[in-house]
Amino acid sequence: MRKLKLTHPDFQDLTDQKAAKVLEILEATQSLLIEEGYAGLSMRKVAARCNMTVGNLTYYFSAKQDLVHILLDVALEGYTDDIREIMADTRLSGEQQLEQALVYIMQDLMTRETTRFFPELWAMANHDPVVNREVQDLYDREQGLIDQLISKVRPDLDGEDCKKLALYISAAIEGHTIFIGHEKGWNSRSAGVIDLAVKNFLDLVRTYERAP
Amino acid sequence: MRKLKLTHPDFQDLTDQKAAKVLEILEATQSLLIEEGYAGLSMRKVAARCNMTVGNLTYYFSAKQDLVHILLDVALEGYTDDIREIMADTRLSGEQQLEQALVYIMQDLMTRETTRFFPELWAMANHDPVVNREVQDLYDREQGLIDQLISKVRPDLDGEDCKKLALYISAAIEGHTIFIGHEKGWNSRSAGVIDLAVKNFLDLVRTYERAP
Amino acid sequence: MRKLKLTHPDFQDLTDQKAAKVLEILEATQSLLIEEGYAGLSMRKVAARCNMTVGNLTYYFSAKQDLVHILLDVALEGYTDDIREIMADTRLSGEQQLEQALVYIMQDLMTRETTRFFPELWAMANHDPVVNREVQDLYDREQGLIDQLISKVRPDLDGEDCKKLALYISAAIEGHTIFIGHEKGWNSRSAGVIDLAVKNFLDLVRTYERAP
Amino acid sequence: MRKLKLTHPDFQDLTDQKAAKVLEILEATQSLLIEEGYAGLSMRKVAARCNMTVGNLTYYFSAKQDLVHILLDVALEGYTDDIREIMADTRLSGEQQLEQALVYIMQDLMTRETTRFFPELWAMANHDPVVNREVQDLYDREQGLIDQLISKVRPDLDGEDCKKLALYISAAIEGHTIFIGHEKGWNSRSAGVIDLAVKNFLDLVRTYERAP
DNA sequence: AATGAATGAGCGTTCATTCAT
DNA sequence: TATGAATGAACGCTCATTCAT
Repeated sequence: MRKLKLTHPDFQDLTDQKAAKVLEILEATQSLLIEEGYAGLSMRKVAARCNMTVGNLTYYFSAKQDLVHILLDVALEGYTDDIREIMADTRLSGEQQLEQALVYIMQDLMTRETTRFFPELWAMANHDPVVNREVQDLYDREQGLIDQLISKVRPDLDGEDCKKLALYISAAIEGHTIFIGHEKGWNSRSAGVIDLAVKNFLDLVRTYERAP
Repeated sequence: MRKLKLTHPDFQDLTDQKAAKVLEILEATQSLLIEEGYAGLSMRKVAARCNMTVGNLTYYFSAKQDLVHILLDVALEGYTDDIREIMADTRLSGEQQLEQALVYIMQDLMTRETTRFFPELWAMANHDPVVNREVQDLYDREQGLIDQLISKVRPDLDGEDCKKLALYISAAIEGHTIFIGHEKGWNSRSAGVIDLAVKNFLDLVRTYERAP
Repeated sequence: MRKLKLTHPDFQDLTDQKAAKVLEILEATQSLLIEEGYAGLSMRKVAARCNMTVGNLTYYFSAKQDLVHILLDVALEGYTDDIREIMADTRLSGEQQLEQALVYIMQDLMTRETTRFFPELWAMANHDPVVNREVQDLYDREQGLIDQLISKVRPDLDGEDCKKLALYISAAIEGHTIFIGHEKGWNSRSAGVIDLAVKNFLDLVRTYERAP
Repeated sequence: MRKLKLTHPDFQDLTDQKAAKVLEILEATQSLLIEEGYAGLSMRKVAARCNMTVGNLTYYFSAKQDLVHILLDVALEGYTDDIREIMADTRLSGEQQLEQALVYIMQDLMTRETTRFFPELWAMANHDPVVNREVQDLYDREQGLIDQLISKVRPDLDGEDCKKLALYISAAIEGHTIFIGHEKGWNSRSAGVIDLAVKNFLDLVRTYERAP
């Protein structure tokens, strides 16, 4: 997972000092979410972790929901930037770009933060429409990029096929979070599975027969 | 998802009346978990949904954790039974069994209950070792069955390869929960993705080249 | 402390079986009182310790207060019997009887049971008139016996003086519970203090000058 | 018993308003402890007695145990100050100081607060190590002072003998709490007993023969 | 910006007691 | 005698939120 950054326009007018505070709060929130889950997250704990009073925390984020929603905004915002960088690397062929992007995503999901943060989001998305929107947006972006890469590799495929492939690949990757993620107990086989998965995705893209 | 059944030996000595009550409580717990998530689950809400007092609920389940753990025990217990039935159907070839099993799992994950229940479990597993154990056990069983089916289709592969394939396929399937699951917004493409996925899995199993 | 015995007339009509149950319950109650204090005593814990259901416990003792009051009745009933035995020993002089009685009481108060049980009673006596009555009765009996022994040693003293001496000696002894009692940390000096105290009591009785 | 005072350094930084609130809470706690015993003490009752909500009470004392421990801290802190004052009175001889100190302690124990508060502490000390520590500390201080006074009267005695005498006297005094304390029913004889006791203590100190 | 104080609801849990069977 | 089931109150505690300063 990337470190949090306040690149969103909403935060541009903030003084540096305030921005730093906001960032500290969001980071505390995220780590609490990772460590204790949404059920264990509270304004008090966030405040304590920032050496603030609860009263002051509500000055920055007037409600718990705001805090969570804005955290997701910020955390998921730049999430696809690394993939974009790979796609911008002109030294790589389309296929190489696709491969590197897939490997990148799979490896990221093995970090402790991602392994624990994302399942939390998936669960929250089921009970909070705003979270659901944020998460769907993220995956829309991710699949959009994979879609582009597939188009590059297989210019003969139509849009719908590319989207379907991108969705499948994206889903298949994310599913590994709960199996080969950090401290998930399947670790010994993890490396082999990543190879297997990526190879399978590339084969699939290469050999996919478009509907006649 | 299957309906809850008290087949576990722990519950065999219960009178019918008590078993019915226990089942009612577990069902209420599960639906609350599905509707409001773990953070929104409370003994009081469970009791209310069962038209009980809180005091009486604790007579049946003395602690919230017990209630949750036993629910998972019961809910996940018979979860692979349907796959076993498919595997026991001698009219089907190994490949047909594998195909039907994979289709079955993918279709189950599109039901509202599964779509919402499992991400909740994944999140809980990150913060509760007992839940983690239960979830891992479930997937161990599922992958064990897929492993067996792969072995039937590809008797030439060694155990490690089969396990790796089973893990990949299982992960790839589960990942779809958050994309093509109930009310996930990707529904129009869902049917096509299931076809794509299952076809890909079967191709992969058929063509997988064992390490030389 | 003596073991509990159901010598009280109230319990004479009980069948042996019932008497045994009652005794078991009272013993469980006493040990819980000793281990956890009145605040930690509950019908449930008593029942659990007797492998009974709560319902059945209330068949024997319909209310918690009854249980406690009857326990005290039984526990304190025979409490002065050992002193009576010393007083009945005709081989001993009056002074020897007094000395042995005092030593006996002081040593008893160093047992774990007494050290913990009696302060609990003193506290309860402050909030429960029935307990207060029982405790006062016990000490009336104890002081009555000490009174008698003093009279034997000092037949020249009048009743009021003997009572006063008995009260002082009884109080002085009991006070040691919280200092030289079991696990009280003053243990190294305890033996010496008992000697000092008993010697002081005997001197006091011997040399006490009656009011002119 | 002395009135509660927040002389402890922990409370020096409090605003007057907050200190008053804290004091009010501690006083309510103490009187509840005196009236209803530890088993009858609850955060709710304390809050009610202070016209506060429970939530606000926990703002001042985050846990019941804290409340109780701090109460003891505060209540027992200045407990030996009056004895120190007597000891500082240079117009009195050592023997007079000793006598006045002993009389002071015995008379204090006849006040309602002391009669009821201390047995409660003795009982609590048996089930709570922190309370045990606080109570032992108090008596260590008390006995230390008596020890000093005895040394003054009997400079020929060695330290161990003085300590033993102090322990005996302290224990003998405290024991009277449950007999001549407030509303204890032995009241008619109480005055006489105090005289008897104090006279006995002084005689004992004067005539104690040091080990040869 | 920040604190301190307060509210009121809700939580999981324990409990004495009751009562039909 | 004994069990199992239920009630309703109370408990210690945590919390999101509010607001005057």
